[in-house]
Amino acid sequence: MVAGSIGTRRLGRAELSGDPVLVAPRLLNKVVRHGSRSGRIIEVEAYRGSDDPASHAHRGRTDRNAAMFGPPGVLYVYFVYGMHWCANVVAHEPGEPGAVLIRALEPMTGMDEMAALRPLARRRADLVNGPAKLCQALGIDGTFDGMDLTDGASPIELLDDGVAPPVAPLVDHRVGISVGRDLAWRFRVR
DNA sequence: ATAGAGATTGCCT
DNA sequence: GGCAATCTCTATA
Repeated sequence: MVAGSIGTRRLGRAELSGDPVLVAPRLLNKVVRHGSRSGRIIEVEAYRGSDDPASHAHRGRTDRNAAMFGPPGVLYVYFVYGMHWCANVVAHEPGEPGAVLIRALEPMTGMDEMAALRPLARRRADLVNGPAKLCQALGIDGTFDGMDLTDGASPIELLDDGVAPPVAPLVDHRVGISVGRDLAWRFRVR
């Protein structure tokens, strides 16, 4: 919980356990915070396991995707295109891997620090309006892979500050993939 | 062993 | 709208 703010709490493991397609829309309007920098989640995508051809976990466990097979509520941070980090919240049912990719935030606090880490961003929204952009802005890299977001000692937090998820989020197909595009597993705040 | 694609971004025309 | 940057994994030999 953020010092001094009433009604703000970390999400618990139980509410992150379950089908990632169901957990994903519930993460909308939750808050990610690292140090003084924080933002509200406004776009996510669900990735499952053996039945999801676009998932990193589709062909089983590797060193890279191991976090997707671990307990719900930990971070799965992966390196992509040889340059960028992307962050997921691990969420799945017992026995099947899964995660929710955080695709975009709305900046809340620490914008000056974010801007320092993202010198190419021209507008405020550009700080955190992409999965690799928000990792850059929040300072999330491979050292965060496997961190437990439900543990009060971890430096990064996933918070409920009392703003409910949208009753009717925008739902459409996932982006940036070539297989599994028929699945409507992308969720956005309107 | 080697090649090709990938849950992206920013710069180029 | 096209394309390079360049790590990880998978498929093929």
